[in-house]
Amino acid sequence: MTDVTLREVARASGCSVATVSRVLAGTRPVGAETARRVREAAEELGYRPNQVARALRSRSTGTIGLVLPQITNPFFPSLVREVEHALHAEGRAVLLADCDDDPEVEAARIADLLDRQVDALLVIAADGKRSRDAVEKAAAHVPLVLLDRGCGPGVADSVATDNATGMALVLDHLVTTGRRRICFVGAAGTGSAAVERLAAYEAEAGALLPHGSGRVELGDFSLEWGRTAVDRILPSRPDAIVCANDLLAIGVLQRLRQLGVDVPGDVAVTGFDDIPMMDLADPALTTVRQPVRALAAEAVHLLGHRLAGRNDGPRRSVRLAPELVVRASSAPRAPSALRASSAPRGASSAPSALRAPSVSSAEDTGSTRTPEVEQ
Amino acid sequence: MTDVTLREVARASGCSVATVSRVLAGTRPVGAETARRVREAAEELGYRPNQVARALRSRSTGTIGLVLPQITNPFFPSLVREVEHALHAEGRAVLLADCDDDPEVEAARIADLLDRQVDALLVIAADGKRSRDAVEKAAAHVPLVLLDRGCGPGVADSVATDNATGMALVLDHLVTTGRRRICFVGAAGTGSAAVERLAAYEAEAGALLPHGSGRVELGDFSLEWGRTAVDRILPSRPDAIVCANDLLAIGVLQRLRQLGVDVPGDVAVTGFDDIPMMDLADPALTTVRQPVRALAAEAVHLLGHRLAGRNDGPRRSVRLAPELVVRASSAPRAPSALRASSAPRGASSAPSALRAPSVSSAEDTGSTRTPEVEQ
DNA sequence: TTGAAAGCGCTAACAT
DNA sequence: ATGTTAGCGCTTTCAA
Repeated sequence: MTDVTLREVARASGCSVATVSRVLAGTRPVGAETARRVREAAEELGYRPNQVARALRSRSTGTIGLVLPQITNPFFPSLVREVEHALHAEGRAVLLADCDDDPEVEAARIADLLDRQVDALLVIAADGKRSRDAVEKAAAHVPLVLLDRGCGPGVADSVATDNATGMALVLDHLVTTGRRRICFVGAAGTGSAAVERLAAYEAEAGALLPHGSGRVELGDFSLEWGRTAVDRILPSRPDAIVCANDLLAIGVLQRLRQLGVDVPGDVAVTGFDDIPMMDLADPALTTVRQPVRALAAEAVHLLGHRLAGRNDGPRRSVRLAPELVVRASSAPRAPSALRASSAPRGASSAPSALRAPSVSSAEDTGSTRTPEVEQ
Repeated sequence: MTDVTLREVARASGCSVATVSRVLAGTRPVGAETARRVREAAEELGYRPNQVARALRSRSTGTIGLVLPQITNPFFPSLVREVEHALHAEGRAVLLADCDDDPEVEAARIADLLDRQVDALLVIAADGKRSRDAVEKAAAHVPLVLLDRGCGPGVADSVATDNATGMALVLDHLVTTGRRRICFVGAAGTGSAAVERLAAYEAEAGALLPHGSGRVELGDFSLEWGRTAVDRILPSRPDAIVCANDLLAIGVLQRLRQLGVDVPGDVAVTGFDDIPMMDLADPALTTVRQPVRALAAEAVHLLGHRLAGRNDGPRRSVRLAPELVVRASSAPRAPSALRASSAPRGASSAPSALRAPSVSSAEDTGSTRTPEVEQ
């Protein structure tokens, strides 16, 4: 099983290694007959070009580094998938680096990828501030595109969801369906999603609501915080709780159910991201779906641009509009069921007798986005 | 930003490239003073070894190919994470290949990875039968370990969860808590998980149950099939439904709720895998947790073994025992609530008035396994 | 159109 | 302990 090299193909086909290289790489015109002989010999011997040697000589590995904070964040797998497919369609391979949400690890992984001579980097920044240094340095060496999360302006090309539009869609929807006391549960960090979604909420709510924006509770992007935030927010008697991501929304739904608060009867709840299975929450979660495939395609496109050109020119920042996915958790209240907005309290209270029949059923649960896996 | 090479470090430190290489790679003893000078010069110049050149010469890229069926399968991200971390701890990098559940794509991706001179392959086989050829061929070239899913015996080293033990745990638990009419919802494919879990169910149920194993419904590993299977299975009046994975179990829970069947009052439901958020299902899902970290560690260990040795010796097949995670979906029925096992039918029926208060609440939802993500 | 030759940056014999 | 010398397998001048 010793590997076949160009030399052997050259010998077998009776020409020089240079010619073989030209035929196989298609770099230059080659005589038809020679080409045929070469291809035949290569086929016969089962020749496979050694990409490492090729990379050393041509100074291009055909490899892209994909750096992300945590592959277990349920939003990322679909993004990774789309990126991987888009790159593979161009004959490139993906070196994966998971940073465990740690900017220092991130810096180390980026350095490692550069040592391995990746042609370019796709980075989902771990932190809005502390990722900046490493990203900036790396961008000086290879084309680099920030994906989904930025780390400060002007650092590198970036592609992300338009969080402002997403929040506007949510608030529009809630106001249109009669909600007026709309609160917000978000994260306090410096991540671009946390910051932008909060800002958008405040801007939109301030503009659309009679009493201005409602109560805001900031913690982190965890389910646990979603639960906690409910207890802090309920006394202000909201009729809608807008969450900065789906995990928070799930936490909120859990706690509301525990407390016997009816969703969407008493309170509407919305998320952000549309991670898998959100159509299966109870009630199914209204949320903002990030345009994952388009994000990946655009990022890869930008990389291609830089790789083809001289990696200069102005930084590009692309924002893609997301889509509102309306499900049961924000269904309008039945007009006949006007009730006190105060719900029974107590962790062990029985489910609200007022709960409307689930609106999700067939239509919502039949969503085609739920993964079907063969294992 | 032109890259610094060994030559320049050699010149700056006043010695030969060979010496510099030795100092930096630590291959051979070098004089203390020389070593210091070299390191200083390297540091000063910001030297970073070119891994591609190193790989070409030393015939080792320090890169492992990770081939998987679908990164969006919710079970895989955590596995990928553990593999990535374990490999990185050894200074190796991961080339990721997502196969879209297609064995032909899989074969192509494996070939591509071999061209890129990966030192070894970690393969989660896409298909129990059709993956075999490509895997076998690849295993002739580089060390290869099958992870989580096999593709026939004796093809390569393999590491997987002990499905038989997992199923035994489930059935033991159900029988111990008084269930007697235990049915099975699984997949008909040739995947090792589908086959082994079914076989284990039949063996265990046959041994433990008075009337032998119950009704078996085989489709695919999809939520949709879980829903469908419920309608087929209910007429046989089961008091427990064992599912071959969590997705099926979620589908089953959904449909049971739609039909007003009380879980766990009327029927217990169990899953397999413990994918993220199963503690958040309603009711929280009893399932079998795969030992993800140990699987990854073992696979990486096996690879290391082959990489260190001469890649011969007998094929190893390692099975790791999973753990039963008991949650609300299989809670014992309250002895006082003996009721007819026939549930009201009809898609739009209201939630069962008999439903017990959720047992999940604080303890179950407080699980530390739910990802906390910063985005 | 083809061939000969010179490396890409590094490691590993073989010298010393 | 260090230097010298050959390459790893390929692409790419430069000649012919």
